[in-house]
Amino acid sequence: MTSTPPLITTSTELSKAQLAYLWIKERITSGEFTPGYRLVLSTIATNLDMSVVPVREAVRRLEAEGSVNFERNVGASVAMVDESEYRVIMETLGVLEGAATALSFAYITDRDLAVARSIIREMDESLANFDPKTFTQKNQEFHQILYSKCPNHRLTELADSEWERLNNIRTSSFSFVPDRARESVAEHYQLLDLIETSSTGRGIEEAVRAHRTATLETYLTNHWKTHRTL
Amino acid sequence: MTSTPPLITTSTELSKAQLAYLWIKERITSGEFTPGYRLVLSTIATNLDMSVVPVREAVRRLEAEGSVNFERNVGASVAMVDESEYRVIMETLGVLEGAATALSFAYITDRDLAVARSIIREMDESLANFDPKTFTQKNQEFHQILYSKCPNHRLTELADSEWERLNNIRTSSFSFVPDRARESVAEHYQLLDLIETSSTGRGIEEAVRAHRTATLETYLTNHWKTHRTL
DNA sequence: TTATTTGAAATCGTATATTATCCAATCAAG
DNA sequence: CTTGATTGGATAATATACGATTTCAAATAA
Repeated sequence: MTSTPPLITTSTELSKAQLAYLWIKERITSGEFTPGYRLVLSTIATNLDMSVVPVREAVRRLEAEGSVNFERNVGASVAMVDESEYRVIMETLGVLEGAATALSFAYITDRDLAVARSIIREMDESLANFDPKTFTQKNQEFHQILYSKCPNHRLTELADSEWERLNNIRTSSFSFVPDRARESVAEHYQLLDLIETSSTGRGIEEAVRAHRTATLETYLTNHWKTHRTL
Repeated sequence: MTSTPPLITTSTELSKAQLAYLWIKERITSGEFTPGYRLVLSTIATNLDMSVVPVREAVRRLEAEGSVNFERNVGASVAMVDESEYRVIMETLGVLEGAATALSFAYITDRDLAVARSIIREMDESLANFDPKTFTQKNQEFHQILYSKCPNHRLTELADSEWERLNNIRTSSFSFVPDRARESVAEHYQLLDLIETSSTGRGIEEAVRAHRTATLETYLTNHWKTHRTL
């Protein structure tokens, strides 16, 4: 009588290619597949109990996103990310995020700001507990909320993808700097104040970019001259 | 004896997947495959005298770039681009191009500037001959030269990809506005002067972005209020 | 030491089978 | 007679297995 829902459990809901994509991606971000790791299609296919074609497609997709390098007739390997890449990503993120946040400005509601404030508080907590993982997570959430209302969807997409690249690096070679973290929280408060009080978006773009540049500078000084606190 | 060079002309130098990629892409940009056109894998495979697997890979790559949409178990179709997309792309391009050009500033040589000037002259010519096609081409070249020296390769990659998106739209629904073209050439000269005289990159970013915003504005006014010359 | 050869391993491409989606014709109900 | 649901067939994407081609490295010989 009632329209039969597919009781035969039509199956996976996810194509094998998507499955392989997620499987590989998870292993890259978790650090199990370190940069330079050779992704052999047949091996992965065997592990996932499928043929190589879906795996191949997954790998090509990851290549398009930049997480793996691919060489013709040779194969794929997890992309190398040295610290010069960190610089590149942070700089790019500053540009995109700054523009997106400024454009988002006109559409940000009081509710958004309230959420942002609660996130800062969570960051403060995780800082007190010395929990870099959630601190970093919340940091990303904070910024994404501020630019999420940007009417230019392309800008937000690009900013999101830069955040993702950043996450891939972080797991392997990110050193947490408590002093900078405290400073960062303070800048977040300032940024919210700026958004609440200002009438034009121009200053916001600069503030966001400066915020990003500052953490980049801290990272660089801490890596070249070992442990020189700002 | 001598190591046999592949006289049998081992083949294409290009993989079939790459071939299919270029083949489809060319047809999209040339306008033969209009937005919404259904890309049937088997048909394309037959036309190119190959199996569907390479075609599939090509289509997925085009999907990653945004020129085609893909629906699970249904197929691919050329991406729709309305004029709101034009706005999005131009705005994004302004942001990326502005930042990249400003960062490029310190590395631009006299030779680069000379080339840029010669390109402007070519634009002037094509404008006199009313040749919108080469005018647009040269315009792209001009801007790409100015930001090509940017040390942040990610920014230049993103800017390039936005230019490509723009080209996909142009062929289908771009109206050439001579008045704006003349103005654009003038702004190019001003931009070169700015680069030659200024010592910091800050003003350059704004100038490039303003230049892009101006052409966007012209387009919008010409499309909403039909034919109101600025 | 250097150049050539040989073989294993992995990708690239084809042919074929399976599965999902779409569309139109048929049938039942109002 | 019209409208809505159902079913069957056609079309196209998804996946598998197998053969062809390329690459890289180790072993051999000059």
